[in-house]
Amino acid sequence: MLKFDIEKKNNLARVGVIHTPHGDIHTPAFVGAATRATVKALTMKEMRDLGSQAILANTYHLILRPGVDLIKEAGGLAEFSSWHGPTFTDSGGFQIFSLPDVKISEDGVKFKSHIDGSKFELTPESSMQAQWAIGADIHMAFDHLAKSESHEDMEIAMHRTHAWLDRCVAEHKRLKSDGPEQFLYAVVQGGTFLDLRAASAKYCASKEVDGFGIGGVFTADGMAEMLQTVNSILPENKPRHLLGMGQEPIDLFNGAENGCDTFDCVGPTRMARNGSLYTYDGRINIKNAKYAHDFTPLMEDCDCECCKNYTRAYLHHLFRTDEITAKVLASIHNEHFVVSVVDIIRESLLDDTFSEYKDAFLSRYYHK
RNA sequence: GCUGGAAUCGUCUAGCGGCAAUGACAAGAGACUGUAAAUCUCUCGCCUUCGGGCUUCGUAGGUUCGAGUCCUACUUCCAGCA
Repeated sequence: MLKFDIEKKNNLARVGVIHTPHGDIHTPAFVGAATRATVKALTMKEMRDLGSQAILANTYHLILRPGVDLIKEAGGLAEFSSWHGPTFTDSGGFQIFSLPDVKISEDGVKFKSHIDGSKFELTPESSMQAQWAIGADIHMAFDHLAKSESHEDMEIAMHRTHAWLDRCVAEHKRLKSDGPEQFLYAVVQGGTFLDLRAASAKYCASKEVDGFGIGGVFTADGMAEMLQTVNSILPENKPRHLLGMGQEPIDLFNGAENGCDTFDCVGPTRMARNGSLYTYDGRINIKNAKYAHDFTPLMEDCDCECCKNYTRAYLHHLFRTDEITAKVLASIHNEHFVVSVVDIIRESLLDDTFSEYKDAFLSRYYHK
């Protein structure tokens, strides 16, 4: 069983430590999205230096390239990527939702590689097998996102996710070996419907799993209420991961406040590559002409490598000239920004200043 | 000096009698939430009540219902010959 110590609680919010075979994660924590076993534009050293505690890779992408057996041969994801810290894998379930030309059945999903058109199949069992081969510390159950926002489709997706969860749990047990222990999170579905979310949380809570992913969340609207419903039902002593949310700082505050322990999101690094950079006053587009002569740091009081050494004018220049370093420095900053926001959330929960921190941060960031 | 060739939106470029005029780049802005994303979208002569109106293709004339496209002269540039 995955060891999770809760140090402090405040209603649904909690501060804790997830103990994985590759190290501890002090929660709440922002987990870097390393889809293809790399955080785009960043080295693992840069990730460590900016304060990241864990990374999350994607089973779908790693099946296509380089193949999960190769990662196993390399000694597992942490060794292969030289991350050497706690790792998560997403199941590939999200790709069912996001990719075209997938054939979904009760058994699983058939799809063609977007790289060379070759045929693949992913089932709850094969996803578990792939994740065991990849060797991340924490695996996500193979889930199914709804094809639309309707209650009917959400309910269908939820029931399929539950049926697949049972198969994931069985396969996960079967795959347990003498090697380093690996852990399974169930994934809660149900969209924006609180009745479905409650049903899904109850179902997932009843299973022998190590923690929970909360999936199918795409906007901040209604998220806090949904999380209150879900996290009031999920057992307190197991960690909860909010899947894919964290591009907007408000998501991190609402997530932590309502009982989520870890987050991952591609937004910060994608924004970075596209020149949209976080500041305390909201995101700015560094490519805009007004920054050409701005010789101040991107963000005052930021101790990331980018802000400590470079000016907005320089970053503007790097983006205008399409230099690789533009993406590197921007990614360092944006990733550091979200990691440190969650780190400070953690500290503020410990010293009971969360509400003040949240209000001050969000009012400045969103200019309210 | 002679003989060819060429001048189109910031730059390069398409255009061969019906055209506010092609494409690329540059420029201006926007989007992005479990990454087919170092990607995508919009604007890019002037004005607009978004119907349209006005002025444009080196300069000045001409032919034509109609000219960036054909003709003449001039200007500038390129190539070859002197």
